[in-house]
Amino acid sequence: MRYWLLKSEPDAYSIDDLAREPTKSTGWTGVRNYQARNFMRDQMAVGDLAFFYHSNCDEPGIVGVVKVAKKAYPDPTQFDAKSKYHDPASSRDDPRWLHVDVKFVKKTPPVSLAELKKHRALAKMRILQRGNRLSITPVDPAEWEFILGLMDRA
DNA sequence: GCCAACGTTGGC
DNA sequence: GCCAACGTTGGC
Repeated sequence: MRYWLLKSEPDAYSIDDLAREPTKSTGWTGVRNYQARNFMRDQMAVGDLAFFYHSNCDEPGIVGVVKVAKKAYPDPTQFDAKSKYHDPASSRDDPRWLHVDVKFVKKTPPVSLAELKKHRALAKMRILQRGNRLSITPVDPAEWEFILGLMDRA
């Protein structure tokens, strides 16, 4: 099993939105980046765990943990003409965009981006690299454990 | 709101 | 296949 970090803008979809339906499997819709799609398609397995990260907000950082609940399948929003994720170039025969389902695990003490930057053990995280915009990134097991440790201390 | 970094598009 | 132009992301 692998570990991941999933970004979401809390204005669009926050950890609280997910926590509101703790038993439900929620489609991680709207990913329109090939690298991120490929992570979901090729590497994400049911049971994988991911940090839920709030981006583009007052206090960017990790705010929870989620679990992959269903392996990659076509993202329905690409076929929905009313969706802002609509992709007219994609067809049902050959869907361009796939996504996994996730399930709420827990909210965690927030670990801010500023906090993550303080630790040498995390220096290689994709999220901390300059100019990084990928909304889905792998997290090393050692990094995962380290961040859980930060939460325990909080 | 600014702007650097990045991905995508499309003309050639 | 190159690369300039454009749109988006996301921290600040």
